[in-house]
Amino acid sequence: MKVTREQAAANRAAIVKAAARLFRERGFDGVGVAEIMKAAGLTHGGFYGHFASKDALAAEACGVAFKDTVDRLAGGRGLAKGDLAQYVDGYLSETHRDRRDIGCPIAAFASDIPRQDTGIQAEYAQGIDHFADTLIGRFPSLAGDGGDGRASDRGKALLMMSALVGGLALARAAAATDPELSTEILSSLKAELTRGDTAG
Amino acid sequence: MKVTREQAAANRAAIVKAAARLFRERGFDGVGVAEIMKAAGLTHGGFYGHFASKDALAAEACGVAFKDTVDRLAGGRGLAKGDLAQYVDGYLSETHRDRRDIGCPIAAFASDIPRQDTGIQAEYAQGIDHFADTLIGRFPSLAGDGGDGRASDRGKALLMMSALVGGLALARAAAATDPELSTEILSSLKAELTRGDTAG
DNA sequence: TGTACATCAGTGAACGCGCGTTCACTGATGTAC
DNA sequence: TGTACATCAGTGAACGCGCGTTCACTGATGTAC
Repeated sequence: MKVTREQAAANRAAIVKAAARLFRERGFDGVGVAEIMKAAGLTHGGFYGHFASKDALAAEACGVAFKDTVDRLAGGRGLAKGDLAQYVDGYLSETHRDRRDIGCPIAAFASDIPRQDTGIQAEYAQGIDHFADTLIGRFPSLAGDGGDGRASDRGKALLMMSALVGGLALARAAAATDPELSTEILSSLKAELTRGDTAG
Repeated sequence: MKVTREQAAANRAAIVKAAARLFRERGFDGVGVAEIMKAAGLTHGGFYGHFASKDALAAEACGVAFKDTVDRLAGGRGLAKGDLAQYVDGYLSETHRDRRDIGCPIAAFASDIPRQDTGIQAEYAQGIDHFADTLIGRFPSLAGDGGDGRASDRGKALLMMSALVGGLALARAAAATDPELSTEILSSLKAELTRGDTAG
């Protein structure tokens, strides 16, 4: 039964939001259209009035998940400007490990992406590019050691991103069957990555 | 039609081998039992004579993929002993990026693992633990800078593993839609990770 | 060594299920007058 | 402002498909004598 234009727009946004959460928690193939619609308070039949396909929604949900994550990083949620160590501690926290549904989409989807639709891949690639640039802008301590200039900043940011994403993914993978290994990964990486960066 | 005991054992091994390849290429949920059996030269009906379930095969295939990878690392396929830089170059090569089917299972499965059967998770956790130890044993340059002792070795190995796995996964994710970003990730990481380690 | 038969690895049809997607329908919205 | 009607967001049943798994059957293996 028809609904206000604003309500329809709100419903659409609710679908994307629910998808961004559920896909991160259970993967693109682990959640069905019907479940997403139910989580948004709707029935599955109306889905194709809003999206061309499940893949189209997935691409959009991926973009929204990236936006949330990058905004939080750029916005600085209580981080002292330039405090990279504090960001690393949060990224590699047990809370972030245990809450995939609201966590970083880079780690949530990493190994899935090559097997997904091109639209999703494009959204993801743009997301990691933007994430790296945001890291550079936010944390001056990622600047090159010597006078290498911008290129080195970018290299350090890509290394930091890879280590964070890889470490979180591994900690998550080990969490259920080897919790000690999982916490060891988080602790060791925090120690290694914040060495000498405590002061920003 | 019944078959020699040796032939049956060979068939079983062929199934696991095909699964180790196909699962790495397309993910656990991206390949069906029938396709694996076909790749092993059999029909799907005989599958449950060899394995209790698809998940049981997946766990075993995961173990085999790890064994191949760790053996190659430990065996040292032409690597000068202690030449970490050479190993990093190979791990972050475009060849490794483009051949998921015969590549490192850590990168191939990383973000899938938390959503898989416990048997698979256990195999994976054991695999990364073993991989880290093998890295330490193989590359003396991973030893702690100062006199931190073993704990620091392990921390450095875990950081190296996370950066390699994360970097490869990101390069793979970007490969199709942003090939320049993909090669940038590989190149930058190689430069950052081999800085000062060229001599082992 | 040779024969008779129980075993069992492999075959291919079939089952049940969940999924992405389609569609006829409903009834509130929002527009034309 | 009020009425009449076309629009269209949302509903729920249905479709087709592929999947993991089961099962009756086949015929070569391998054992008992």
